[in-house]
Amino acid sequence: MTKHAKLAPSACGECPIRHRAVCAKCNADELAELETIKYYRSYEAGQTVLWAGDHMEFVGSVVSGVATLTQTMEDGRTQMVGLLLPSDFVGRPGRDSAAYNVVATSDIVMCCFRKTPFENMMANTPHIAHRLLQMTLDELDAAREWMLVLGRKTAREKIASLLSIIARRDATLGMGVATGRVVFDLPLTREAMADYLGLTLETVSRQISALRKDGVIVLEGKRHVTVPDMDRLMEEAGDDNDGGMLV
Amino acid sequence: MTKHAKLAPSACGECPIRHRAVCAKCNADELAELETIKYYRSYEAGQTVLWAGDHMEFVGSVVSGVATLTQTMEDGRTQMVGLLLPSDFVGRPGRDSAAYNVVATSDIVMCCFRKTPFENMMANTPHIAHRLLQMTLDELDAAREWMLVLGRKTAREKIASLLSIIARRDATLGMGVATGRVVFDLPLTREAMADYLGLTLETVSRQISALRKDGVIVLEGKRHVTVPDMDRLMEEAGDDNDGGMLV
DNA sequence: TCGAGGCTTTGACCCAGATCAATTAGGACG
DNA sequence: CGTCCTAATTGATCTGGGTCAAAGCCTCGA
Repeated sequence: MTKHAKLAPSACGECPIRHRAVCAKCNADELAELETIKYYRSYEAGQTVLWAGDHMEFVGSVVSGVATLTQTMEDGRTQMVGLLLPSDFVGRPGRDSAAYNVVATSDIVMCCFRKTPFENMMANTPHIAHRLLQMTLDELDAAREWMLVLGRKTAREKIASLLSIIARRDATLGMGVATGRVVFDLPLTREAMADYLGLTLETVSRQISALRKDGVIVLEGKRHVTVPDMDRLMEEAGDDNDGGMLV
Repeated sequence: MTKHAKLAPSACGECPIRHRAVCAKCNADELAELETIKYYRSYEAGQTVLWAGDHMEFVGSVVSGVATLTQTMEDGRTQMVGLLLPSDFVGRPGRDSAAYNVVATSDIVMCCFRKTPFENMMANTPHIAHRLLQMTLDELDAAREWMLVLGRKTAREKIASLLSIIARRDATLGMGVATGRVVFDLPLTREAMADYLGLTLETVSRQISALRKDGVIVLEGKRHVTVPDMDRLMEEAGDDNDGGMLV
């Protein structure tokens, strides 16, 4: 290990995802109870956090870094089915083996809760159950949005869609709305982008080059992206210009 | 209207989806409370139940028949993002406009709950919230399964996947496990199947013909399907032979 | 019995994206 | 400062599924 993973927050009070994760609605007492069943784990970029089928002894939240949820066929074809960003929840209460592979894409820190105590707590703590329902409904919406991308968009539109999703998310984190000029780093390799979009990595590369040539994006290095005009990007994504934001 | 929609059940006690819908875990008191805010509506095949963006004054369950959830781009490309079968839930508590089009594929009966009272009830009735969480998690799993189909499977595998999902569901309703010979009716037109699978209707038609020619399925008319060997079908779908069943 | 209109099937041809194959660009490390 | 190694780009070619077009098949209504 050449780099040190970011330090885990010492207590929930200082946690960067305090107000977005499963625990967002918990009061001080509930938080104190959560503290007794939680622990932090770090994974390096590239490490597999969970294999599909593995027994899970915890559920938890991504605190920092990026992880992916992927599904694989016997012949090796793989499809990403979720992109896990800080505050996203991993694991399904009530199920004891992982349904998908979870892989750290960057160095990540996870806040883990021992599974059984967490399940018990969920039964008695509506704040947790309710927040989890909200988050799951949001993920379901995201998954459905993604089904349109996978099923009906062209390669160029797919890339533009992915870029605009990442750009929008980054902007949301910074509490701004994504308009005009937006700058961000891609949290994924070309191959991971291909797995997300149901494309090959060559096609991803070609389409990114094409978008660059057409001035829709500006690249510095392979990961650092500038979007001069967010509206233009969304147009390329084939979304109506309200950004498809729900709620 | 030439056919009469199936009669709605008179009371929850006789409801065919009593033990599978959002209300599955409710006790007699809770059911009584639900009865005060519920009403039935029927729609004919082809009718649109909700337009994306419409204000929703209810949430509810499909009691009988089949409906679809679809998303459409400005140029008309459409992708189905959900197939609603009896006991499935429609609507998102906390959101007041529909995110997707809901269209009746056959004549359907819906059990509707007035939205605001239902939301209030959810806040006080863990049985409902918990069941809804379970159902949403199941739908999320189904959506992710579907992302693999859309992103990585060939046209032939897509058709086989859809057929095996329908066959499996039909078998589950009849409380059996889908093995060996299975017989069912397709609840979808070729076009709807295409929208589900991210294909054109011509490709759907061609692949169905091919599967028929190869003896994977037997057709009587356009809708009635016999699968002589379920394992063979699952092989064609590219699933490992455990059927990908989770939990 | 006949026709109209909606599905569905089938054929011919084409193209977006896959596949195969080099080549290049960046680090990390001796 | 070269040299490995991995990620990314780019080119050449192939093909699965789309597109366009024409029948075929049912059902319903007159």
